Amino acid sequence: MVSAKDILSDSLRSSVLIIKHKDKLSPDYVPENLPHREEKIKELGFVFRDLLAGDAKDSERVVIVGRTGTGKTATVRLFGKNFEDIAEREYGVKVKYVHVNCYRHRTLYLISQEIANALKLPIPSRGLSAQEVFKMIHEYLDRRNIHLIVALDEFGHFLNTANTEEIYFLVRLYDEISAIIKRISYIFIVNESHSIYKLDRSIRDHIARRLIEFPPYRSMELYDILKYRVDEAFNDNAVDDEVLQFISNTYGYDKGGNGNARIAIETLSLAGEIAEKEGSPVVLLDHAKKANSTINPEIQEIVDSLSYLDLHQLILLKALIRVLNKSKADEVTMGTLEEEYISLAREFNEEPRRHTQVYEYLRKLKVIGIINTRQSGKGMRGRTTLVSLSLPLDKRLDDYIMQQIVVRLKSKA
DNA sequence: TTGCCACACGCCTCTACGGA
DNA sequence: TCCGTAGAGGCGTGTGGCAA
Repeated sequence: MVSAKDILSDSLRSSVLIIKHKDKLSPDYVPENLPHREEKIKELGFVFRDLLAGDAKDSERVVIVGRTGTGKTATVRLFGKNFEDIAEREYGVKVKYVHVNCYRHRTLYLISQEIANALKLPIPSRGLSAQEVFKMIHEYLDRRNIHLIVALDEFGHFLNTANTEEIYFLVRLYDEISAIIKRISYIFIVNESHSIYKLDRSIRDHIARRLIEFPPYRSMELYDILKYRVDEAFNDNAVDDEVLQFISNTYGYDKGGNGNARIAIETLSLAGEIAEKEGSPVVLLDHAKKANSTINPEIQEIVDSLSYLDLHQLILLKALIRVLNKSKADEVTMGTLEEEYISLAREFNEEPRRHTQVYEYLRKLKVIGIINTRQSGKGMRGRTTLVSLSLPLDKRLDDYIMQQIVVRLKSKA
């Protein structure tokens, strides 16, 4: 009888590796070149060119608008890195670029801390207000004659959670801080321009002076992006051209897709993994089709956002799925969900959060788009909130939430 | 009148640092 | 070593809206 160890050993020995740099297919990877976003990088350079003059006294602001997967983050990161480098090397001007994700740092205080951390500026994590931290950052930049470009990614999340005073302070910093040289410039990254235009006019006019739109990718553009990533990440001739045609036609905006490059790259990566698992030296059309049927873009977006949730938000979401499954209904009342959440939290040996906090979690999950809520009306005693999932429940989504809960519990332990 | 819950508000605890 | 500081997060409670 063949042992399990022998089976594993054989499979490792016979396995074919066609992806040589898996990290280059990761959503966080920023390549040296971004096909079809060269013009956007030029536009950004045009906005910030005055900083290179050396005696620049004004700060700049620009809004980047585009759907998920249109290359906003990668483009801005690449621009920031190159701009820093060119400013120092070719113009002798010190420019520092800092990227802040407002999904993770959604308060003015956390944003100020993140900028200070990126500058390696020692700031006590407690005891100072965000406004004081910003003043310290400015003094630090003044002392070292540095211009700072802050990219505020997922800026819509900050706008949704911060109060008007905080937004006003961040955006109109130089109304609050007196400075001869305005050293802090902003790149605001949002998914839709609506989040900017619904703001108070005094804030909106200050932000939206310049706007750069990132349209969804067309099929031909996705093809070039995939081709570039194949050259970087795969062995030579390891991906059939039909695969690139198929994926780019599936997701290309002009072919009825969502124009999302991130999901196109993920499909390519998964197709590569399937080919490796099947022992094929080349990624074929059949592998791409299998990968495509596994990846549902809507669920993928939700899965991306799950990684930002904290443990109790995940438990609450799991409780919602469980109670929806039990009741076979489309929505549940706040009270029923809260009971299920308390019971599930205790199963995980976690002290359940109280009502106010649970209500706050629901509000956040709704903002993210994972759940829907509506007020009960006639036909129901009292007033309550009815909660439902914003997507049809998928087994993989349920499994993924469970995985995330286990990871958080392990990291706590 | 009662049951149910949203929401506001104030208080408490935690945290990490600086200073005595 | 202890205490003060101040923001963030969590919690309890009171009030009020709504429907049965």
